[in-house]
Amino acid sequence: MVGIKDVAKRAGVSIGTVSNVVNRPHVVAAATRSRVLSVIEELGYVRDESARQLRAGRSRVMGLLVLDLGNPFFVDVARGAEEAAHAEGLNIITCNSGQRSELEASYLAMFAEQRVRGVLLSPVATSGAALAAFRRSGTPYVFVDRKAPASEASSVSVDDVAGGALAGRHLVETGHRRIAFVNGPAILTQCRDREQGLRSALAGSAAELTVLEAIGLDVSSGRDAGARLLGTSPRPTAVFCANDLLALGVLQAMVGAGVRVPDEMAIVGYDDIEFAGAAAVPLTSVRQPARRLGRTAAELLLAETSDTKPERRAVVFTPELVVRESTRVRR
Amino acid sequence: MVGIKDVAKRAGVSIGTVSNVVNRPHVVAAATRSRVLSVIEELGYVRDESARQLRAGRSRVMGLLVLDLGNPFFVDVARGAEEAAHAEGLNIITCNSGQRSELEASYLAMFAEQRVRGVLLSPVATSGAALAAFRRSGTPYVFVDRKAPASEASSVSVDDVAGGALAGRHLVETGHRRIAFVNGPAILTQCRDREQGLRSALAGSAAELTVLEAIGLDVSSGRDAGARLLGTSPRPTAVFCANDLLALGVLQAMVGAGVRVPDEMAIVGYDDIEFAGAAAVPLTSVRQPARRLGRTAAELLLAETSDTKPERRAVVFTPELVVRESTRVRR
DNA sequence: ACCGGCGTCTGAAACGTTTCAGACCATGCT
DNA sequence: AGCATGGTCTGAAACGTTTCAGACGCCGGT
Repeated sequence: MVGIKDVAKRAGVSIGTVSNVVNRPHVVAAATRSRVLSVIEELGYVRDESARQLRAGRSRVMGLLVLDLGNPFFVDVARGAEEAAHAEGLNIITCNSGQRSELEASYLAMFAEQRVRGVLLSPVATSGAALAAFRRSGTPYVFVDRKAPASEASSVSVDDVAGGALAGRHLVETGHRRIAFVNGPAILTQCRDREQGLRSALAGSAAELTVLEAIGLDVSSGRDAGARLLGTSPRPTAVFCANDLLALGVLQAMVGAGVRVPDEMAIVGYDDIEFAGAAAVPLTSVRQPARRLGRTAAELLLAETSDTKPERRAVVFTPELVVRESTRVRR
Repeated sequence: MVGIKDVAKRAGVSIGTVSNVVNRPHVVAAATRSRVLSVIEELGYVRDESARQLRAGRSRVMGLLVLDLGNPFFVDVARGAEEAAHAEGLNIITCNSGQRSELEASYLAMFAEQRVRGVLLSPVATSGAALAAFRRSGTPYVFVDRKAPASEASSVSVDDVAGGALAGRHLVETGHRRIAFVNGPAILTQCRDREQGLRSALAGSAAELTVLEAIGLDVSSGRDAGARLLGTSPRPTAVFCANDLLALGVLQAMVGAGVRVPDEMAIVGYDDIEFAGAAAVPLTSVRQPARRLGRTAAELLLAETSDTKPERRAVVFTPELVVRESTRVRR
C-alpha cells in the first residue's frame, strides 16, 4: 500500500511537503504542488485516516445508533442527522441495535474505541451497564428520541405522553368506549410514555382500556397482537398501537379476518411513516418530526464538541395527530 | 484521555505487559493480569482503535454502501450482511448513497481512507470516476444486487431479467393486453434489466407496452407516476413497477382516483417488502432473497480478504413471484 | 554444579501521518 | 553592502498501539 513516503521519494520532496500539498496547499509553490499532485494521482495515494486521526487526536466521523432501521421513522432520523453532519464536513456511521442490549453495548464499545467525535444515541434503556461503561469512556453523546436530564446529556425527543394523549382523546371523541392499546416492550420509555398519555386521556371518560404487549415493534408482532385482539370478548371497537408497524400488522389481521376498519375496529398508529397513508385502510397516526429530530440532535452534538462548550439542552418537539380513514366516523 | 501508558505506570508494569493483558492474556502471570485488569477498570481505559489499526495495518470493520436505506429491501440486505460480519467478529458500518453519485464517491473515499477490510457495494453505476478511483485504492469490494464480470470483482445479485419476465408472463397470462411499466432511473442496471425481462415476456404476445420513467424509486415518485398513468388513453389495464415503493405509490394514486384494483388496474411490484402484503390491496410482487443477498456478499468478501485468496465468484439468485390480491382475476 | 528450557517481563522499534522549529534562498529596503 | 523579510522546504518529534528480541530468574535433569 502506497504511503506518503513513496509519494515524497518519487516527487523528490520531503514527506512534510507532501503533507502540506494535501492539507495546506497554499504554503507550497505552485510548481512543486502540481508535481506532487501528479505523483499522488499516478501512484493512487490515499491518505491513511487512522494515522491522521492518531496524530490529530480527533476523528472526523460521528456515530448514530438507532433502535431499529427496519422502522422508517429511524431511517428519517438518520437522514436528518446526515444532513447536519455533512454540512460540517463530518461523516456519519449508522448502526442498528435492533433493540438488543448486547448489540447496543458492542456498538458503543466500537464507537469509543474508534474515538468518534460523538454519538447520537437512541438507547434501549437509559440505565444499564453498557451505557455506564460508555459514559466512562468520555465520548460525548446526545440522546435521540429519548428525554434525559440535562445534567447527564443533551437530548432531543418528542413528547410521547402528549402523543399518547392525542390518540386517546381522538378515540374518545369519536365515540369509542372499549379501547385496546397494543404496546411494545415496556423497557422502552417511548412505549411507557405513550401508554401513560393514553391513560390520562381516557381517565374521566367512560372508556375502558385493554392493554396488550407485543413482542416487538414490527409488522409481524402486530399481526400476532391483532390475532389476540380478535379473541378478546367483548371485542374493543378501537385500537391504538405504539407505532405504525404494529398498526399495519394489526390492520392486516383485521382485514384477514374480515373485520371492517374502521366500522368494526378503528385503528390509530404512531410515527406517521410514509407507508401509513398507503395502507389497506389509510392509517390515522401521530406524526413525529423525525428528520428534524435527527438534524437537531446532530447539531447539538456538533455544538457540544466545538471549542465553545455550550450548555446542555433537552429539546422536546410536539407531535401532531393526522386523521385518516382508519378512524373516520361513518354515518 | 487515558492511554496504555497511564495504565502501565499505575500498575507498575511496562506497556508491553498491559498490551499482553488485553490481547494475549495467557502469556501473563495471573497475579499481574488481575492487577492490570483492575487498573484498567479503575481508570476506564479504552484502547485506541486508530493506533491499533495503524500498527496492525488492517481494520476490523467492513463498509456497506447501499442505494437507499428508505427501501426496506436494503435494510434486509444490511441485516444479512451484519449477521455474517458479526459471526466473524467484524463490525459493519452502513452508509446510504441515496442513489446520488457524489455521496457514493464521498463514502467510497471515506472507506478507502479508513482502510476498511472491504466494502459491500450497491453502486449507482458500474462505470464512473468515483468507482474507478476507489478501485485504484486497492480496497477489496464485492458488488451487492449488481452483477459484474468476475474479472473485476465478486458479485451477488438476483436475476432481474428473470424477475421482469416473471411479472410480464403473469400479466399476459391473466389476460392483460395494455400493460404499463413504471421504471426507475435508467442509470440503474436493475431497472434496465427488469424492463428487458418484461419486454421479452411480452414479445410474441398481443400485449402492448407503455413505459413511464419515475424520478426516483420511492412512494412519492410512484404517486406521480400513477397520476400520469391515469391521464393516458387508452388506459392500460395493468402496471408493473420497478419496485414495491413505486407500486405502493401507484396504488395510492389509483385508490385516490377511485380506480378499482385489480378490476380496472392490476398492479405488480418488485422486492416483496413486508409492507407489500399490508397495502390497501395486497400487492403481487417479485420476491428477492434480500437477507441472503447480504449474508452471501459479506461471506464472499470475508473469504476474499482471508489468507487463502479464493477465486472471484458471481453468485446469482433467482427471484420468485408472489401472487396476491392486486392481480387476482375475478369472475 | 551446570545447563537447557520455560515462564514472565521489559524496552525499543515500527506503523503513517501532522506539525513545528529551523534552514536556506531570493528579494527589497536602508 | 548589510539586513530584515517572506516564501519555500526539510527533518525530526509525536500520536498510542503491537510485536519481538532479549533479559532475568527458576526449575528439573544430567
